[in-house]
Amino acid sequence: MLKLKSQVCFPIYALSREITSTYRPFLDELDITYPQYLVMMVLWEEDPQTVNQIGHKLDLDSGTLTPLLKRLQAKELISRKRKSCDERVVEISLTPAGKNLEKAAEQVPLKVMEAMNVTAEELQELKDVVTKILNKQRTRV
Amino acid sequence: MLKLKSQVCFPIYALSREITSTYRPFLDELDITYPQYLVMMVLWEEDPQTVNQIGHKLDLDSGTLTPLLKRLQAKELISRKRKSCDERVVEISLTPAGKNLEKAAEQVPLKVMEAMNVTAEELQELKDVVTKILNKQRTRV
DNA sequence: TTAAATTAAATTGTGCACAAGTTAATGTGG
DNA sequence: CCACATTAACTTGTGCACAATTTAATTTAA
Repeated sequence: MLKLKSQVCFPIYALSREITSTYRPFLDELDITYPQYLVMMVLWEEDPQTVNQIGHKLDLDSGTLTPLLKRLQAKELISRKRKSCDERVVEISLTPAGKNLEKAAEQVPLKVMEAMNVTAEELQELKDVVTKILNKQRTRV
Repeated sequence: MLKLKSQVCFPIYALSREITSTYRPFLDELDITYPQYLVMMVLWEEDPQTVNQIGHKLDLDSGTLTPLLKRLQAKELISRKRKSCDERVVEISLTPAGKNLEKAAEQVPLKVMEAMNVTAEELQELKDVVTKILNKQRTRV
């Protein structure tokens, strides 16, 4: 049981890092990191959103998001503004540059899939198994 | 393509963090982190090993390992010593406390599997798909 | 109405990851 | 033999993750 080869969790951990490093060269061209890319993707789907909403979708807390969002703000891809109706809430909006970045990012998923050298079928199979297990976690909590 | 739901990589990233947080309470009892646990597992299989050997098995470089190993040394679970035949190489050995920790860690995999609420079959399925894709990466590089 | 509880975000501190560069020891070709 | 390349580990700097605490705003309940 305590052998690395018999572990399931280590391959997941290794694959997760492998994926991030496959994304890196393509995201370097956009001057963002993988977690920043995830946040931008969430905002490209719906804009604006609160820190809480983004955190809920990505399973990240404000301890991770606050500094990350400040870095995206420093790159002028997003703006941060407290809501007047509830001063506790910070609303994140895309800047024009942030909206424009979506076009440049359009080719990233395809490039990554090519670089990972996997077929769409393998990816789908992987996703199905992973989400099945992830959903079990969510329903349990 | 740029929607979070259509992404394969995000579920992997999310599952990897989910796994680490499932391990956390059990590893807290041993006073080690998940990456530290991986290093200990590698050493329980073969002792001693060089920093390079450990790094090769876990896909981690010395920039990550050196400080991690120093923390394990501070906990007195391992010792670090330069080889006399080649002073560039640092050899990592388990201390008696490091060897003893294996017994305490024996139940961790089972406890984690229970806590994750998954069957052995699901885990095997997950592992098969993940390692298939991971191996493609390795052979490509 | 106001004291207590709750909530949202920020802050602080620790520990990975990893790129890039450094240091020191060992190998190698001329 | 010795300059040069290579190698192993270390160091430095940036950016996550995440636990724990703090701050400030809002909600609630007595």
